[in-house]
Amino acid sequence: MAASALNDLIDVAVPMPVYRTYTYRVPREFDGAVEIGMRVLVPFKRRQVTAYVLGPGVPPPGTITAKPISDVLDGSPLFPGRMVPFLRWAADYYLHPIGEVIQTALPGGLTVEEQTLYRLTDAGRLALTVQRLDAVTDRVLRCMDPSGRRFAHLRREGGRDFSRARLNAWMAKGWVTHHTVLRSERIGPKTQRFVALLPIDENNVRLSPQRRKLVEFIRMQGPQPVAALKTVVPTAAGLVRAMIKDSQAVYEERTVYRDPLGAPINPDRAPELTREQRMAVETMGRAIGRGFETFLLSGVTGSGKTEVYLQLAAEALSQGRAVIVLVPEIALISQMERAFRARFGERIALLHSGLSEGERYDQWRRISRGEIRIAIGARSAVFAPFERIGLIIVDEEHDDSYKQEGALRYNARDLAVVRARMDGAPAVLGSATPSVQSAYNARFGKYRQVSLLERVDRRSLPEITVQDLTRFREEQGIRRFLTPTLLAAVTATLERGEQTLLFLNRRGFASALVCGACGQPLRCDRCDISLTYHRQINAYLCHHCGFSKSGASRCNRCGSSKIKRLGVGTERLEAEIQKRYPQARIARMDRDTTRRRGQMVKILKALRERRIDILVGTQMVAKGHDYPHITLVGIICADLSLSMPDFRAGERTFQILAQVAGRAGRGQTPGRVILQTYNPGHFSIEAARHQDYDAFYRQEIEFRKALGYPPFARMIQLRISGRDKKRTAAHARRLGDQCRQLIQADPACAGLDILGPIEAPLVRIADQFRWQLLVKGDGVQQLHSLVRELLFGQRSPGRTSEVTVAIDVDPLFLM
DNA sequence: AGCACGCCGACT
DNA sequence: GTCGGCGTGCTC
Repeated sequence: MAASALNDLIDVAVPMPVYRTYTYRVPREFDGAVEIGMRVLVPFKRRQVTAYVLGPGVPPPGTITAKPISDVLDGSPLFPGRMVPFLRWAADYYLHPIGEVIQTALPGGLTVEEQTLYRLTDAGRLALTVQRLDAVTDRVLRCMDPSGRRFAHLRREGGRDFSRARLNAWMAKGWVTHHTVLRSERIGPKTQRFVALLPIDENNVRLSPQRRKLVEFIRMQGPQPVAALKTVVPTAAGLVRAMIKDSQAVYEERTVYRDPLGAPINPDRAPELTREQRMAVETMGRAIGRGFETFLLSGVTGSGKTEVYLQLAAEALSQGRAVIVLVPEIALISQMERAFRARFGERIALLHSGLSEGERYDQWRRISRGEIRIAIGARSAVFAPFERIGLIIVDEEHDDSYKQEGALRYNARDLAVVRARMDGAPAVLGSATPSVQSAYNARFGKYRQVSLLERVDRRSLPEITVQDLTRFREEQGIRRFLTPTLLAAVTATLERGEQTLLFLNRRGFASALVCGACGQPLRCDRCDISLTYHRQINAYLCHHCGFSKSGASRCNRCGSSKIKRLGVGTERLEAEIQKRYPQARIARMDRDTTRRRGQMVKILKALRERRIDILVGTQMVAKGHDYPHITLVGIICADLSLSMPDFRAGERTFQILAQVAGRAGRGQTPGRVILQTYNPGHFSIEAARHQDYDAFYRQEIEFRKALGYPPFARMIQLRISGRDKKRTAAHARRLGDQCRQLIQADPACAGLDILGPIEAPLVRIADQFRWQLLVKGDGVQQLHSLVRELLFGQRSPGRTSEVTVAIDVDPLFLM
């Protein structure tokens, strides 16, 4: 029996919108088989569902008796018991059901659930052909599949007029039957057939030279998959079959790990550090193994942060502890992965959404079984199931993509700090342009600041020229954005055989679409925002809900087919630049050109190999990639993110401009940046122009203080959305009233500020009307009290079928 | 979520 | 009178 096995009563969480945990009994037959971190199958309100074991249970109160679990779904824990407090903390902090937090943390596809499936009977099929049925009945019956359909699926098909009662009526008539199935997990360990040898009596059997070669190879290396044998003897497949027939070999099923790592990388050794790097490694390295501390590592682009990470990781590993490295996005993960593999070999797990479900499961398993001690990944890697963490690194900590915007809205950077605290390990947050929040924490001693001010190769930062776009307002079309200064610089760069990066934070061809006859802008049918014309697919697209209509569409109001396509996106910029420089090799990097797996890496590779002269791209190009040969960066319009109705617009603008400007001149030649803007005097743009983080921070922090925004206040946003305009508004107002009453009545909520409810800046997205309510306060305690009371209190407005309320703790986007 | 219970309006 | 709409409550 395993030492940590649980018997008798256990405490479990179910992946459902329930906020508490439940107690179950482990029957005799499972004695010794249940441990914390495993999944079990349990009866839960007359269904069988997956549950996660969190620890020993206590007898339920009153007359309730603990039900026995039905099955144990894992042979070893998916996460260590030491992680349970962390998972509970995340659930409490983000006001999210604990079971769903765990489901979000685990690799997908592991949920076993019993479900009821409905399918058509012969009588139903007959009714469908001979009877005249109403539209809803007809539609829903027709969508039923012989294998069965879930109720939710039928509802989606039937719309609002469909109901469970109607389904019951059909079942009474004998048109539809139902059956329950246990839908099992989609993924699990992968097995592969290995060829193993049987004892061969060498005296009696003469092996052919080819067979002998295989036998010797397997004797040396152990059992092998057929594919591996083919590298020794090309005809191995046939030989193996014959050897099996002759009882010389057998197949063996073995569990193997799917390998997301590509070809091996040449190992490197730690290089000589600069004085600054050495000091940084010493300061932070000393903290490893000595308890929790958070460091803000602010280092300009090219200052060698990655090397610092590598040496800190080596220190943690040498103490027998694990390392988590968070990186904001997949293309950057592969850069980080290369650096880590060159230093530490294959002892690395990768966790990100680019992996297949099976690969993710295997990576996860290698960590949970203690076979690996380094994990590199996107935000979900903060949940990597390590037992003893020695160091957590968050690279590009300012990046918004650490914020997950799904059902569970968590910030991986913030969770990384919490997890480090719980494991008594240091957290290192790295960035060239730290978030205002982190910089504030560093200034007030909550984080320790470590700076890298010099570039590794001592080159100076690029020279930045500002172009005032207001002077070109009268120009026609694209000439308003391609100023003579910029064009001259592009020409000169091309002539020198160097590379140019043109940054425009807007994809598509034309972003302002207006009817030439009546002046009506072209808007999405389902959202309240304007469409963008995409020339490549000749369609108008909505960037918020994915709605599209043909490029031949007419004006919604007057029916005219004369739609004027104004405004510039990256697609048009690319076309215009190509027109002007027909010889130049131009590529574009935005969501449209990198949607397919591997496309982005392909572009980056072509750039590195100098097969591209000019790269046009959205903010994607600003994110920390190495561009060794780019000497000119053109920022087409610096103001796009400035006009957002959001308190972080200035911060985001500064970050993206400073980051993209930092892309210039990383190689041997110094860089030049041309920054075009309608607001040359705006402090975010001024600060970015001088690459002066402190100047930016000083102004921004004053603004935050004056308006009471973070880091001077904590916020929780409630997002209210629904299909019905009036009901959504009414529900939002009711919530607002409720909040105000609570603040008056409940001392636990005193001192909070309620903003709104107001209509969201994007009033309607995908046919959902959107409202928002912002709760502000000094401490997170009162905020939590208020929202808990709102959710669980007896005066709560409760749930309605029409309107949904999403909770966003520490919102980053107020749109 | 998903399912049962229970309470009001419009139909045989 | 009841059928069936939906708000409400609960899941060890």
